Amino acid sequence: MAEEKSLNFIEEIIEADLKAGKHTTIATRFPPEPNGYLHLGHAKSICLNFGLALKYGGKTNLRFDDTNPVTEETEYVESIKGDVEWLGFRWAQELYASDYFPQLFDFAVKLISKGLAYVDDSTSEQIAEMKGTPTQPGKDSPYRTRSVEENLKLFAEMKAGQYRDGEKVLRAKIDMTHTNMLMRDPILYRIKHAHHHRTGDAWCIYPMYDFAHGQSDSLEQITHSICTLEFVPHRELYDWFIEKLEIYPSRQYEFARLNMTYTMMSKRKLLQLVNEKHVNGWDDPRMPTLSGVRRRGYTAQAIRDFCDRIGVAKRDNLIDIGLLEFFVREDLNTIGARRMVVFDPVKVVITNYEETKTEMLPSENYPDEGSTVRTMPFGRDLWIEREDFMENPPKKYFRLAPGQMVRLKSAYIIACEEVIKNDKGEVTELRCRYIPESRSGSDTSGINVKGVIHWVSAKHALPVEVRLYDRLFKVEDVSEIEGDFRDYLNPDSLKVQTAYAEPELGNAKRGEHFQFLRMGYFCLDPDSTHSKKIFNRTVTLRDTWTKDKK
RNA sequence: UGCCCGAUGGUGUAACUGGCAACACGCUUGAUUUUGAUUCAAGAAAGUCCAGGUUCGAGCCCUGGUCGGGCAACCA
Repeated sequence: MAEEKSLNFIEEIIEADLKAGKHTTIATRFPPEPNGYLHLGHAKSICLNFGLALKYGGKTNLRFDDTNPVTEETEYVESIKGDVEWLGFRWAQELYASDYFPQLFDFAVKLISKGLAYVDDSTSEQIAEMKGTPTQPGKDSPYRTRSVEENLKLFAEMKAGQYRDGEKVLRAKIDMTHTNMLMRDPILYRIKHAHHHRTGDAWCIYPMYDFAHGQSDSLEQITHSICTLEFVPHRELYDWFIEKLEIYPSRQYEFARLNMTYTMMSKRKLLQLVNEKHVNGWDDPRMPTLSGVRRRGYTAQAIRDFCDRIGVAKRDNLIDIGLLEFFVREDLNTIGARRMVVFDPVKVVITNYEETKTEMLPSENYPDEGSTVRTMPFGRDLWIEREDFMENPPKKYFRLAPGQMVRLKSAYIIACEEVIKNDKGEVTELRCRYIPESRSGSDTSGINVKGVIHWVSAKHALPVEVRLYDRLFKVEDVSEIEGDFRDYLNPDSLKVQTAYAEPELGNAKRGEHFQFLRMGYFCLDPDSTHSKKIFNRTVTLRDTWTKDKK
C-alpha cells in the first residue's frame, strides 16, 4: 500500500521530463572516486541514484571517477563495489572514466581545433596568480594566443611524454574575467608521470574532473546526472563542454549532502583517522563508512529506510544520528534473536535451590507470539547485572533490593534475603530465595512483581568480549570545529570489557544479529576466534527510564 | 565591492503548484508488557527569516533586505 508520497525536487524534474517526452526512460550513475571508502553520505547518493532508476524503470551505471592516478587504488574499487552490493543495488554497467581516456583526448583535440583550448607553459603559481579572485577578474595568459597548429603539436607532445610534470597544461579558452571562477580558462589536462591503477603507464596526461565527468555522462547517455551542491558552479562548465563538443546533453542536478550529528563525512579526514590510527581501519565500527557501520551491525535495510526518510533537498542539513539509530533498532527489533548476557556481574546464590541441580529452561528467541525458543541452564549460582540490585533503592526502583522480589526472565521469582560485602563495602554476593511455584510458564505462585531482569548461570556462563561503542566525536556539529578536528574525538568512543553470556551464544555466527536483553543489539565481530567470541554493540535499546534520573 | 545556492516545529522532509501548515524522529502523559524494550493511545511543539507589494485569499508569486552556505586545488 505505497501511500501517495510527495515527490522530491529531482523526481519532479524527472516526471516533468518524462511527461514532456524529453526522455522515454532515465539513466543515472553513481560516480565514486576510488580514493577512499564509501560512507553514509555516499549511501544517500546511492539510494537516490539507484532508487530513481528503479522507480522510473531506468538504469544506473557504477562509474569510477579515476582521473587522478596518484590517489586512487584498486583496493578502493573493490570495497566500493562490495558496499554498493551490500546496500542492495545492482548496477547496469561497471565503468571507469579511465576507459574514456582515448575519447577524452579526442574531445580535447576537437576543442583545440575549434580554437577553444590552448597549451599553457605557465607554472602552477603563475596560473593561480592570473586567475584573479572571486571579486577580481583574472588576466589572460601570455600563451593564450598560440595558434591551433602549435597547440595541436604541443598537446601531442604532452601526450607523448616529452615534458615533465607541471611543465605544461591544456586549458579551455573561455573568459578570464568570468564571474564564475571555474570559467576562467579551466585546466583540462595536466601531466602526471604516474602509474594508473587501470591504464598503467599508457598515459602521462590525465584529464581534470570537469573535463572527464560531464563527457563520461554524455558518452553513457546519462539523462540525469545527480551530484552534491558543491558542484553547482561546475554546471556552467559542464554545459559549456557539452555545447562546444556537440555531444549528448546530459543534465546535472544538485542536492544537499548528508551531514550528521557527532559525525564527520569527509573522506580526506576519515583517511587521516585511519592513517594516524585514531581508529582501527576503515571498517572500524565507530566509522561512518559503510564497511564500518556494517561491521557494527547496522543493516542495509535500516540505511535504506533512513535515506528514504531524510529526503532530498537543496538546503544544508544536520541530521540527528538518533534518526539513523531509530531505523537500526526498528529493523533489529524484528530480526535480532534475544539472548541474555551479564556485563557487570554480581553473584546471586539461591539458598533454597539444590546445589547440584541444573534445569534447562526455555526462553523465546523473539517477542512475537509463536516465537521459537532455546533453552538456558539454571542453577543455584547465577550472575545478574550489578545495576539490577540496589541496597537502598529509590521509590520507583523495581528490581532487586533487600527484602524485595524480582522476576528472573524465563525462570523464577527470587527474593533477596542477605547482602554479603567485602572489606571495601562492595557487594560480592546476594543470597536469595526462589519461589518454586513461580516458574515461568507454569506460575501458580500468585505473586506479581514489576521487575524482570536477565541472568546467566554462573557455572555455564560463556565469557565473551563486548565492544561498546559511542559517538566518534564529542561535538554535535563537527563542521563548527575550529582548529584541529582530532582534538574533538570522543576518548570514550570504545569500551572493551568481558561479559558473561548464556551458552547458546557460543553458536553465534557472522552476520547474525542479537538483542542482548535489556542491554542492546549486538553482532559477532570478525576478530572473534573459536575460543573467544567478540560482540560489537550495534546500538543500545531505547531507554526512557535511566534518562530522567539524570 | 563580485557571482551562485538556500531559508517551514528541537531535527529532517511535506503542503494536491495560490485555499484554514502535514509526516517522521525526538519530547510529555497514560495503557499493555516475564526486556523500564516492543506495541498502543493521547498530547505539547512552527503560523512558515524580515519588510513591503499583487490577490477575495500568499509558506507558495513580485520587490528590497537579513541571515546561512558555497566559489580563488595541475583534487573529485
